[in-house]
Formats: sequence, C-alpha cells, structure tokens
Amino acid sequence: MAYSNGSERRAIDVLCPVIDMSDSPSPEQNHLLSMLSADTKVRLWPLLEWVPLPLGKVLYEAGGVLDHVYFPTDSIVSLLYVMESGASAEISVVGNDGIVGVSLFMGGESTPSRAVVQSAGAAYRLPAKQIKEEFNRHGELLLLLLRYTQSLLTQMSQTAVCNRHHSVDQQLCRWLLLSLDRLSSNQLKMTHELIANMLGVRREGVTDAAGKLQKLGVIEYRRGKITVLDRPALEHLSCECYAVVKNETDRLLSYRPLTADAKVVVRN
Amino acid sequence: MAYSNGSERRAIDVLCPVIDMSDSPSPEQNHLLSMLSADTKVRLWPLLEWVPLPLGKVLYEAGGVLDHVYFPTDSIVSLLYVMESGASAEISVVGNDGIVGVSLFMGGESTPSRAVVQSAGAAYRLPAKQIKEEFNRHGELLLLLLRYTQSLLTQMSQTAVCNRHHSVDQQLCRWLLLSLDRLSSNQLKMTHELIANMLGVRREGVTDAAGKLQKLGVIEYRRGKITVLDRPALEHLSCECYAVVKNETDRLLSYRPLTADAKVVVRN
DNA sequence: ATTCGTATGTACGATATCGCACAGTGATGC
DNA sequence: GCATCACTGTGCGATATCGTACATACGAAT
Repeated sequence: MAYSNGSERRAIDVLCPVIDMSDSPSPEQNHLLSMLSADTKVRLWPLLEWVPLPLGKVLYEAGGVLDHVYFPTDSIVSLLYVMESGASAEISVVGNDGIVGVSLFMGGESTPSRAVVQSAGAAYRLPAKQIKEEFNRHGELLLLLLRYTQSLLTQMSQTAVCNRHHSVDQQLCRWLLLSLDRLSSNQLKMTHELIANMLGVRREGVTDAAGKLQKLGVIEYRRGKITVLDRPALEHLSCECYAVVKNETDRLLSYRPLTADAKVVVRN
Repeated sequence: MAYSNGSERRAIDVLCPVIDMSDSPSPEQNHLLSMLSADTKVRLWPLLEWVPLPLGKVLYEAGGVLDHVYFPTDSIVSLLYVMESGASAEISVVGNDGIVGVSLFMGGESTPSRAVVQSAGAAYRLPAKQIKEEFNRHGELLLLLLRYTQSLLTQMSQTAVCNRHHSVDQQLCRWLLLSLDRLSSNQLKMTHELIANMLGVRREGVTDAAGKLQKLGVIEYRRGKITVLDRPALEHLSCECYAVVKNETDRLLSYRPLTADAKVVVRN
C-alpha cells in the first residue's frame, strides 16, 4: 500500500502545510482516506476540514440538504430513522471505516434519515462541491466510495432482517460489537436509553438484556459506561448478522478493525 | 424526453435489426432503460437479451457471482435474504422501475441476498462485461444507476424500520401496494404462504391480515389470486413506509407507476 | 364426478415485547 | 453534606406474534 514509507509522508507534509498535523490527528485514521493513492491524497488533504463531533450532534436531518461529507476518525455516527410517531431505528453505523453522506455523490442530495453522533470524537469533512468534483474525476475515489456504498447496502439489508427475526438480546450483542469495532477502547459511553433508541426497542428491554450479559460476565456497566470484558462471548451470543456484515465489509473494503492488543483496555 | 417522436424510433429500428420487436416487448417498458438518451440506446439495445422469467426463478444466489444485470419489463423480482435458520425476509422489490444486480457495477460482484422472481414476466438482461463497460464510460447510465442505487438504500432502510415497528396488517398493505405499482393489472398471483416468506412472518399471520382486508372489501382473493378492489383504502391502511419510499423514488428517478386507468382491471 | 394436492381458516397455549408505574442508586452541583 | 437528576432495576397486565395442530375448501387432473 502507498504511504508505507516515510518519504512519501513527508512529501505530503510539505505540499499541504495548511493542515496542522500536530493539532489534529491524521486523516489516515479514516480507512477510506488512508486507502487513497499519494496523488489523490495530495489533492484532497488541503481541502479536508477537521471538525470535532460532540455526542448528539446532528450532521444532517432527514430530508435536509447535505453540505458536507464526513470521514470520521475516532467518532461514531449513527444513521437514524425517526418515524412520524417518534419511534426510531438505527439504519447503519459509521466509524473510521466509512463516510457519512453517500447521497451527496449518489446524486440524491438528501436522505430520509438523520445522521447523529453516537460517540464523541472527530471527523474530517469535505464540502459538497469538492466531493462531487473529486467523484466526477472518475478515479479511485469513485471506486472506493461505490464499494463502501455497497457495504452500506449490506449493512442496511442485514439490519432489516435482524429487526425481523432476532431477539433484543441478540441485537444488543450485535450492536455492541459494531460499536466496539469502531472504538479504540473496550469501553463505550452509552446509556440503556440511547441504545434503546438505536435498536428501536424499549429502554427496559435493553436493561434486561444488558443485565443478562453482565451476569454472564461478558460486559460490565454503570451509569452510561459499558465495558466489554469478553468479546468472544459477545460474538458467540450475537446473531449471525454481525459476522455477515463484517465479512462482507472486509471483502469489499479490506477493512481491518483495531485488534484487541492495539486497544486501550479499561477496567472500571 | 427523447424518443417521443416516431423518426427517432425508426432510426433505432434500422440500427438494431438484431432485436425483433414484434416478438419481445420494447426495452422502453423498463423505466431506467427508457430514460436513456438516443445515443446510449443505440449502443445498448443490440446488447440486450430478452429473457422470460418464470415464477420462482432464481436470478442469483446469495454470495454467488452475478453474470448479468436484469431490467424487468413486466416481471417482479424480490431481493430475498435467507438466514441460516431458513427464515427469510424480503429486502427490496424490483419491477420495471429498476435493475437487478447493482453489485455488479458497485464493484462488489456479489451480494448476500438472493434474487427470485416473484411475479412471472420478462426482463432484458445485459452481460456483466457490457454493463461494466457502459458504466465505466461515466455517462448518463452511471448517473442513473447511482440514483437508482440510492433509491434502493432508501427502500432497504425503510424495510428495516418497518420490520421493527409495524404490524403484519400494515406491512401486508405496504407489500401489496409495492407489488401493485409494478404490475399492469390489479390482480396478483400470490399465495399467503409466499407473501409470508417475503414479509418474514407466519403464513397464518398473512391469512389473518388478508382476511381482515377482504372483510373490509379492500381486496378479494381465492387460492393464489389476490384482486385489489380499493387501492385508496389500502394506502390508508398501510404504514407510512410505502409513501416514504414512493416519494423518495419519485424524487430520485421521476418514477411514474401505471395509473389506474391505464390498467387492466380484473374482477374475479 | 371423483380424487387429491394445495391453499386457506381457525384454535390455543407459549413467548417476547410493550406500556406503564414506581423504586433504588450513583453522580453531580450547590 | 445534601439535594437533585439521570440512570438503572423490577413488576405486571396487555398485546402481538409464534408454533403447532388440524379442519375445510377449492380446483386441476383423471
């Protein structure tokens, strides 16, 4: 892969003095951005804007016009659908493995879902105009983004099936794994209430399911902090949906989640 | 729109004598194909192969390699996800408004779902090589197919939400409307059993729901033939999901379903 | 007309989730 | 230290759907 040696990286630094790398993390933290060639990086880096994404921030509303695409570095963004009744369900999760705002380059300009920050962190963003321009060069970014979009299709269809056939217990496991893959530690800041919103179930249902997992020693939590203690057990208890999506995403994007030993392991 | 006058149509006939239009219906019956410019049509028509699609035919298996994309004319194809347990759920429906096999041009080559003919009819198909070549010209077909893919994203995410929050009764209405929009009559050949497979529920659940609709005079059925008598009522009884998907698809593709007066109305 | 396979109708207990209500309990701020 | 709020635990009846079992009825084929 390009960028594996120091000289190339230095060339970028020289060409793109606009971005102060000491302040903000490297765009490379986003897998999609890191997979680009040196040429494309030289073109795109100066256009990227680093933005902190506080918990709960809404990147775009359902039906609203998108003005940027976001490449999360260490944040997690949920694509959430909110119904007329107020009931909601998470359609997809995006972390440093993806991009938020595919409808910008797919041609639709808007989507019927809302993008909301589920785990605070940051992202690099690119204005609508720039992403379209780059997309229309019909180069590697187009290919990459299309493959990512296909992985989104998989994620969404699997969510549909999971919602139909699996228990809250199983879905909680799946959800925890999806989040875990996109975090650099084994701890997530998340209340039962918020998870319930994502899964589209009652808060009490999540409390029940989480209680069982805690009794089993798989997770540990208190007041908005969930620590995963036994990830293999979580995978075992989860429905097949997690593995299907992960395998397909790996296939499409050679996505590599942070391995256990690269993580900051927390015990609370 | 192009092709509104006779001279252009004749030009095509001269240029593409390979396709015998008297045997097979026009590719124009597929909305995506009909939206192309004259130039593109001249290029594509000779490559299209007309194929009858009998009920139940599997266009591709989950994980299998796709060798063609299909543009249904009067057939309906379901994208069906079948789980390890054998339980299934319909992810999306494709009729003359769309194309089957988006993963071919999205770059994935395969998908974890199965494409199965839900309503017999025919389609035009294009070999993998040809659709990729045309896609890589980066012309109007690319734009069109990307917008269609976005409408697929909408359809899938709405399915996910619907599976989570709506009753079998509501979902049956939504499903009937989706099928109706893709048929040229008000009658569908479909057993409760098959509908149950699509919705991912029990057959008895469908029988119950259909029984209620029949009692209300909204539909009429016997042994695999369902006749819709009161479409407005169906829309009223359906959840919002139908309308959301329809509006979004209209917006993205200017899709126009067959209007009531253009239909062959059947009473059984 | 009879037969037979398939489609549909119905019933009933089991289960999962819901909706609601309220009781603890940890964290945070004054 | 205390008050307060947000988060979590728990209980209970209501409801929807499930799984299963079996009855009925249509219609195609002989």
